[in-house]
Amino acid sequence: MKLFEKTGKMAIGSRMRLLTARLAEDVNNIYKLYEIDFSPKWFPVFFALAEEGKQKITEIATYIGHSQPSVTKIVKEMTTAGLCAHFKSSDKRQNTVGLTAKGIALSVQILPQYEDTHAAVETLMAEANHDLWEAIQEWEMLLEKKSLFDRVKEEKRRRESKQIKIIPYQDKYLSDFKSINEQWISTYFEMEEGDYRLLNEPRKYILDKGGKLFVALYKEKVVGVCSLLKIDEHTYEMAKMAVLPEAQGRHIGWLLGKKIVAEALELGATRVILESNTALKAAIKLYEKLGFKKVESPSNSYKRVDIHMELELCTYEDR
Amino acid sequence: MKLFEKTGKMAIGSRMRLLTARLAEDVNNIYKLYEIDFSPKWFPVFFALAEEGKQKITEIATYIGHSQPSVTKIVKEMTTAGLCAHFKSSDKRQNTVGLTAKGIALSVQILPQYEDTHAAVETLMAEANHDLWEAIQEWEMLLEKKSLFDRVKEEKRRRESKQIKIIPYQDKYLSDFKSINEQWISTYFEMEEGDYRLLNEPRKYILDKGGKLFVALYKEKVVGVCSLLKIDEHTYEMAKMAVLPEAQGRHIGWLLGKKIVAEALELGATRVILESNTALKAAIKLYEKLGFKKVESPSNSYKRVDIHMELELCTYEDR
DNA sequence: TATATTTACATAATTAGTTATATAATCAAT
DNA sequence: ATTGATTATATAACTAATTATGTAAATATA
Repeated sequence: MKLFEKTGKMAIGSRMRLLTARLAEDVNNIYKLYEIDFSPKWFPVFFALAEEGKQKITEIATYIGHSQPSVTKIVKEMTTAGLCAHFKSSDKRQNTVGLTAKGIALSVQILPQYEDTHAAVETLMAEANHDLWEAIQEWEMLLEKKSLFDRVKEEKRRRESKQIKIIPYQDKYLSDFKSINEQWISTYFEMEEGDYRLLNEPRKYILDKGGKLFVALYKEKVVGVCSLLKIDEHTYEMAKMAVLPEAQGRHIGWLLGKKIVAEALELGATRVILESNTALKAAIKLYEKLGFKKVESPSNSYKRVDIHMELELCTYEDR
Repeated sequence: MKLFEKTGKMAIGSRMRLLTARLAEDVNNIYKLYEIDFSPKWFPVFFALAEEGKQKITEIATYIGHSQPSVTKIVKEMTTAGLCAHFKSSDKRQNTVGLTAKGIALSVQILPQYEDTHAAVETLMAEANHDLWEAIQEWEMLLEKKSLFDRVKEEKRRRESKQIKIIPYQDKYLSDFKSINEQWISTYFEMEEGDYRLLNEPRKYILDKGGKLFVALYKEKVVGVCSLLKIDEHTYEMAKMAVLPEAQGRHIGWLLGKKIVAEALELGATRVILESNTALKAAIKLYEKLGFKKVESPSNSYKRVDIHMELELCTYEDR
């Protein structure tokens, strides 16, 4: 079995499965060795009942970390074997289960087996340099904090965000620029006169007026756009920032924002302003992360605007 | 899930099973995240084919540590999915399997997923103090040397041999003394005149002539017997040692032998002799362990005897 | 007080493996 | 050349869990 030499740690799940299967088989044989009429899979339920006394099905399930149907099935089998019995409770939905006299007798009879198995595991662990028991416990904790899935998702985004390229606008991106913006605006608000003007003729209304326009590419595909409008010699406005919903979570907004701010600096701006809506919490958070601060202003270019923000470029530091 | 706090390490198998199931679920979601049309259980086979090229079903099974039917099933599914195909070999029994063009393309396409998963596992392990990967590897090795089952069996014997009691013969043990001896003698040889005499009337032919007789008890049950026959003032013979087949492996023979030798010393013996047959290898080994050495002798009490052994008691040391 | 929701459990279907067994091809030994 | 053993694979049946779904009782809500 050379598989794991080649896969490396990414296949730790498969490797654990194999070791688990091997242990399960050994445990099976151990039960046979002690000639006790007992199915290994009953162990967690049996132990829970012996240790904690009568319990409801779902309590047992939580205690042993199985699904509820699994416990139901095991209890059924153990009842047939005469090891446990149903106890009535006032709540007729509940199935309160406890050990019978035979079950209690078995819980004593089985003690030497527990003892021997424990001793065997202890001597095995004494031969090892790495503590498997502690390692498992640690993984349980770490996965509780953040699942392997979430960790992989993060790695994916990290890798993909490295492949995002921010490049200057070209006319071939006109339809992307328009549709990506139209999509988010009409999801939350309504398209207005000013929107149509900028989105239909960005060259005329943005670039020719001394502004800038950038697109974010991922694998040759436009996944985000952002523009910088010239207000006056020292004031620019960040506007029409939009990211494809399916591409979100890859820091594209952040990359676009950084580029826009850098460009403003290049153009000699001392401040960058923006207009937004407080309902767009993720966007506001991004702006704050970029260094923008809320300011009061009477003039709104669009009906949807209810917050103005500003970034002082003299105090701007690269983060 | 408090189970494992109470069970201790004896339930390490159950605990591993739970962690494995959890990882399996996460891995399932990871495959979905990458939107590749691929079943996680195909991974080991797919990886083996991508890494090592065309292989026979059983070769793959060995490589990945699965059963052959498991590989057969997976290959069938992967063939339906167009990822692998059957290649003809001269031996018509063999099913040589390799990746198709689509399979090879996928093996490239899937690389980022491998990379991200590997990175996620690495960062997780960096957060841990105990190395799960190394711990698993170590357990695989240690279990290869001696399985958990064998380890538990050893513990069981060790514990049980502590519960063996060697006590002097009483008349109520007559039938046990006879039957246990009769059983092994007639298994390997034939009962002879001398056997019947000693086994039917041990008090008359052993004890009254200055010999000794002991029985080994395990839980009130006779599991072994051994006698010491007086030959002359300074010479005794160890004879009629027998242990129940189902009780073997608990050092009962050793305990009986030690008792017999100690008793001979007490009686003032300078040597203990015995007669046996070289076919009984385990018995001969035990005698040697007790300190007996092979000697030549012309006189055989039984037809089955083909070896004589002797223990010089002046040189005997307690081991 | 009627109705909707939640809870506790049972049942059915599914999953990813296993062991046991069947079958055909090949090899070895008369 | 025949027979028996071995090998390579396929198929069937089983296992120990899961998820999905159904149902009755209890609780909350209008």
